Amino acid sequence: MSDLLERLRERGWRMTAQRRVVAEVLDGEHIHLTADEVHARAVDRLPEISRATVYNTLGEMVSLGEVTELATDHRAKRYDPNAHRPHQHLVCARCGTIRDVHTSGDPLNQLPAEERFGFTVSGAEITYRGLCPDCAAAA
Amino acid sequence: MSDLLERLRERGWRMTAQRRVVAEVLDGEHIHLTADEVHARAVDRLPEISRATVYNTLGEMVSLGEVTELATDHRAKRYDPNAHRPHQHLVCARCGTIRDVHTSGDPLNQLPAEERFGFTVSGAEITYRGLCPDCAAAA
DNA sequence: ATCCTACAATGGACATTGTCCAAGTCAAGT
DNA sequence: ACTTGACTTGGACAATGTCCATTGTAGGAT
Repeated sequence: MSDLLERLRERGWRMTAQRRVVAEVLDGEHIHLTADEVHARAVDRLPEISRATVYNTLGEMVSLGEVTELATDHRAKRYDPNAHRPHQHLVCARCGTIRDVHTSGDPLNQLPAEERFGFTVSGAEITYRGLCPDCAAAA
Repeated sequence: MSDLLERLRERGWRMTAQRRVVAEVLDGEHIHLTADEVHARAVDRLPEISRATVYNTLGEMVSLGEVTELATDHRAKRYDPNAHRPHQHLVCARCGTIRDVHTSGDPLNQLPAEERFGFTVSGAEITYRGLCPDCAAAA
């Protein structure tokens, strides 16, 4: 079953067919879909689901901290359901494939106090860029 | 004068009034404007400059490696003229202010070989998030 | 089991950001 | 000063995202 769905239900989220489908589409590892990709897959299971509902639902999941929004170079934001475990992203500059990766230390430690400009720093996102094996071979 | 403009001229870039204005608008430290903000400021100096030209010009500067595109959470891409010196970004989650910051080590070293999935990794961008002093005081 | 009601879904208009193209203009070399 | 290829223009179009009035429904109350 869906871990994501389970967590949402436990928070007292009102469950609807639409929300269930969105959660199911998102569930898994190395999932980084755009909102319209989520919508396309949701329509396969529930043809009458609207785009607005998908956008709303994704936004709520983000607010609840169950899904992370990520902005790579590409136009549309992508949604990552793997929010419960901290991780970073590795993006192929050519084909756009994204992998979840784990760094060996906490990136926050790399930012010295004198570089913080008085900010209260609470998090760091790293996007590693390179070529995936297939694209490196093709180049 | 403009360092950016100087570097572009040295590369044999054909100089026009429009390109000069765009380069001047972008020049400086901690500059992270969206394309439309660049356009608005450019119009102040050269009223007939078109949006298409600003977009084209920014795109060319990015291709030449003189300007970096950056995608925070906000909708529009921002343009950073400080491409000659490697740096990361610190963003206020509340007001959106962006500061250039420098990390104490190379982020690439934090990504172990077994987390690279066979990719040829060539770069890393870090976005630190937190609250700027003003917003922290207001909260 | 049925009813209520607050919350959710719908769909279509609208907003923002970015791209494309055909026609006109101009920088820079001859 | 000419010429030419590169640059600029403005407007249409595309992609992504937001808003809102209306309709539908999940889940508790009866």
